[in-house]
Amino acid sequence: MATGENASLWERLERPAPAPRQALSPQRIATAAVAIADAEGLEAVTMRRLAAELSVAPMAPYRHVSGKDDLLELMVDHVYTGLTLPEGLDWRDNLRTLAMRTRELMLGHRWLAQLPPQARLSLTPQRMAVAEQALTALDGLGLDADAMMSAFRTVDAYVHGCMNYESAVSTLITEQNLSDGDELRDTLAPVMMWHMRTGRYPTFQRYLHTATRKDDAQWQFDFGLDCVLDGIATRLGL
Amino acid sequence: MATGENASLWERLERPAPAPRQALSPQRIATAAVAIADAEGLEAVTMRRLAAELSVAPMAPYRHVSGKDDLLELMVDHVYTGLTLPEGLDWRDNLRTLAMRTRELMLGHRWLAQLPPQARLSLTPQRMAVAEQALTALDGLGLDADAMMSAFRTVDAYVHGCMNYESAVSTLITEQNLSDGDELRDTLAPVMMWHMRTGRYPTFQRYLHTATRKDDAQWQFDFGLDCVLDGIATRLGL
DNA sequence: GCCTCCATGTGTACAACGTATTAAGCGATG
DNA sequence: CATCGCTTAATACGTTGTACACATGGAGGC
Repeated sequence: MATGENASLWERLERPAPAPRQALSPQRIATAAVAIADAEGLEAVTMRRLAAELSVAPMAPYRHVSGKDDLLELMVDHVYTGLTLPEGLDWRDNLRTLAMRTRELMLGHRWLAQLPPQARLSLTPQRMAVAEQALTALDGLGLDADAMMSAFRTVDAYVHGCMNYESAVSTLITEQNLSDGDELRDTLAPVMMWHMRTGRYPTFQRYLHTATRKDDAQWQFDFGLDCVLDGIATRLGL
Repeated sequence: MATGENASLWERLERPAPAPRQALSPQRIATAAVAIADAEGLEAVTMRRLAAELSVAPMAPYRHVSGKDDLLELMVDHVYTGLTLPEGLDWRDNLRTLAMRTRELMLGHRWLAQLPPQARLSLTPQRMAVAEQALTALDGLGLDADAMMSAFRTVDAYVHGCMNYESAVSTLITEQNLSDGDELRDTLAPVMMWHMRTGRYPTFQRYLHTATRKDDAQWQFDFGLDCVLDGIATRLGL
């Protein structure tokens, strides 16, 4: 196959650009698509809409991107650039800041936590780089390869699960033209009230009345993250 | 509004069925939709396809379900029925079995871990029941409401994150007509090889060569779950 | 027993989606 | 200056969610 035509997206992108004359480029496409998704959500990212945003015919982007799946991968890689770790931290602070920066990334791009299966698994260079950094942070502590990867994947799973929820909340808020979490609560109140009136969820009802940090997503994230890190330290004897 | 028309989906469903003559019912709709999603994935669940499966006109289900969002909620509630906890376990075994049964549920219905935002947040009766059970398991240990909910949400986030990944793998396998994880690895090998050949990910490469449990999803899930539970125990002084 | 009404299912229709296909434009090469 | 090949444009098809108007047939009042 040599440098053939069946190369992966990333392989193709790294080859020198065949000509600097083009108006369209993967970079421009990614930037535009990300802008749409950030402003109006993933479902607003349409091949036609994207083309319109780039002032170009609907089919034009297909020269650079083989389809919508490719586009999503490009978007993911695009926003993951710049997710790096500071030097000189121990493994725990490394995983911790990685998790927190991932959260910030996903708060800025809530569609990141709502990707379809193929994009969730996409092996983009920047995502590989993140995994590499995490593994490096866990290297040299006497752990075997499986333990290192498991620790990383545990943190990653927690962050994804948390942010999937958080981003769903945020999506719902903007989709229903609400201003904040309080208004969302008001919107959901009737259903919730009805559930409570069935009397089937007494403990939950007590929670609703006595809890004080129901809306503090940051606090909940930090709490869970500390739990995960504590557990990893215990399990791996760190 | 009395027993008015603006009632929520669940409120409407709990009112006595107005007539036993109908061919269509929320139950039948949910069962059919779940069957389609289980067999061919969420994207195969189409209002038209659903109607065809029920031998009914395309618009018929809309009498019982206000749209696709409602349909998804119905599906979620349908598969969550029967997710209950055994009696007489301590908090840790309770959360543990809850997590493991949720995993089994999501392995049987992989679309559950790929729901769009609205469905992810849907307050269905069965999901409320699960939350109620989890909170009950944490009740009476001297924890305040926020701590109880945080513990539950931490486990829930981990399970969702993990299963989101696992279900994406499984979806990819069936979508590409592969037989198992090994074939998926073969399919992904070229891209992975290319990434490795860039030499940018030395630690990751070492992992690829020395790890022995790369494909043992069950082991990875259990490991992470134990970490989470350990951490919760430590943090909450249990 | 008959008529009426309303919940239920049918049929048709539309805008928007992803993308296959085919034609047109333009830069660099000979 | 003619030609070739990569890039963009135009058109078109099948599928999606769902709005809307209509048909129908069993339950309740007379």
